[in-house]
Amino acid sequence: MTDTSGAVIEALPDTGSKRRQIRPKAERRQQLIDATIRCIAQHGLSAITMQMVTREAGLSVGIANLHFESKDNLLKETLRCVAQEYHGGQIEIMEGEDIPDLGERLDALLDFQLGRGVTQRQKMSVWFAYYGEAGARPVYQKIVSTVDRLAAQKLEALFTDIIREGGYQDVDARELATGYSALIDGLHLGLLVTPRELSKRRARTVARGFLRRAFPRHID
Amino acid sequence: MTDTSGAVIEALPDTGSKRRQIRPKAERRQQLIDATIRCIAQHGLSAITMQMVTREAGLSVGIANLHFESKDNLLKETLRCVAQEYHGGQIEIMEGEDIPDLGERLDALLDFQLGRGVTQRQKMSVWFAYYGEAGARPVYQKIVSTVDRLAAQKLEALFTDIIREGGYQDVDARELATGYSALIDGLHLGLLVTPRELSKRRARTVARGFLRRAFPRHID
DNA sequence: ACCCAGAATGAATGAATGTTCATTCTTCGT
DNA sequence: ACGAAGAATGAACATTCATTCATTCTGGGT
Repeated sequence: MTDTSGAVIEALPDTGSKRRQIRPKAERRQQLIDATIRCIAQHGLSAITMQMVTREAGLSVGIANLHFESKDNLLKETLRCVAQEYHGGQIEIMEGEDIPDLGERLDALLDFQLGRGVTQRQKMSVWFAYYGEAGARPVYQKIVSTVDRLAAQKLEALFTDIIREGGYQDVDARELATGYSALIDGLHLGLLVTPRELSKRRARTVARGFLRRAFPRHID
Repeated sequence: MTDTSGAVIEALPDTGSKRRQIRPKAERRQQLIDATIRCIAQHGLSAITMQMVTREAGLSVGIANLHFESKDNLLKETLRCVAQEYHGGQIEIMEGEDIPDLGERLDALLDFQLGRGVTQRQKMSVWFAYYGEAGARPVYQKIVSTVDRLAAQKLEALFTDIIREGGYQDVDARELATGYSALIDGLHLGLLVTPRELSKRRARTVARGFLRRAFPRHID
């Protein structure tokens, strides 16, 4: 199902009343971050403005600087939030003992990485918008690489287990983990930039193909 | 942000003369595009300004709107230029009859994709800066996907030849081509965002690993 | 030698944006 | 019921930026 691009169908939380509402700090922060994500997805990181974000959130312009000290900081926190969600989800699956079969755990990981939640255009747009600026903004590099490193370690550990269990010869867990991560990133990019030529279904097939060639006895 | 010391660097690319020079249109255009690439790499797509670009080019502010009708257009043309360079180079190698051995041709392709010219931070920064905005700007999507499609076809054709020559079973050229392209994109991303954890050398090893598992009789 | 088409310049302009803060309003403890 | 703490507002401000265009300058053609 392709969710129609622009249409923000979101029913606003407040019941149409224009009355000013006072809410706890944490809630407002999340509300603003969510609005920021939607705005980046729709207008791009370079076109985003504070007025845009606060209007999308249904709040006044001043509030953004009240809860985040500046636009810069709001953008930073938004990246931290998205990165946390993505890598946190991966890590949870990878170290999850609730899926004892390693092959199935791989499948679950792939489902998460190329499934509904992550491949929504919104999230992918945000992800790559920041990647695009990372070359010029060390702050972004740092935020991403911090969570990235942990996820990479977990993936390598999972691959190591699979290699041991399957008795695979002449394969290096670290190399495979780097390759698989890069492959998933590249597929996300393809889904974002050339959705016409790369469907979600095909992206999953491609990723499974990679895993099948590496771990034939775990992936059929 | 306030460090804008107006000090004009004397070591400008032209021969130090402050005299106004009249040059053909095409040359000025390229000069401005080159300056744009350097500026995007250094400051990011969202921080770029016309003053920045024209100063980097050693020209006056008005000239950008003289040769490109607007900032938007300058950015568009810059993307077209970079995309052309990258995909054009790939295509040249892939259909190049000057390397008859298919395995060697694969190696040449990998050299190009992960070698000096392309993996310069400058070029990668530009590349992903635009990818980041592609979700919000259909124009960018179109520019990229146009050249992208041709390169994908050539790669699929090359893989088809290799599969036939090697007699590989149970592999699909199209799936492999998609996977390999995504892998290379992902590796570029890694080189840009987490250069500490992914060296060029390791990126090459990973990419070769992919090709080796797919075409063991062509890559050792 | 000289002239002029048009390339190049950069001060000026108007629009847009991030941030501030005096003011208004809501909530909660008493 | 009441008042204070502080959450929320949005008009105002200062800055920055893309674009314009009157003017200056250059080099090739005559």
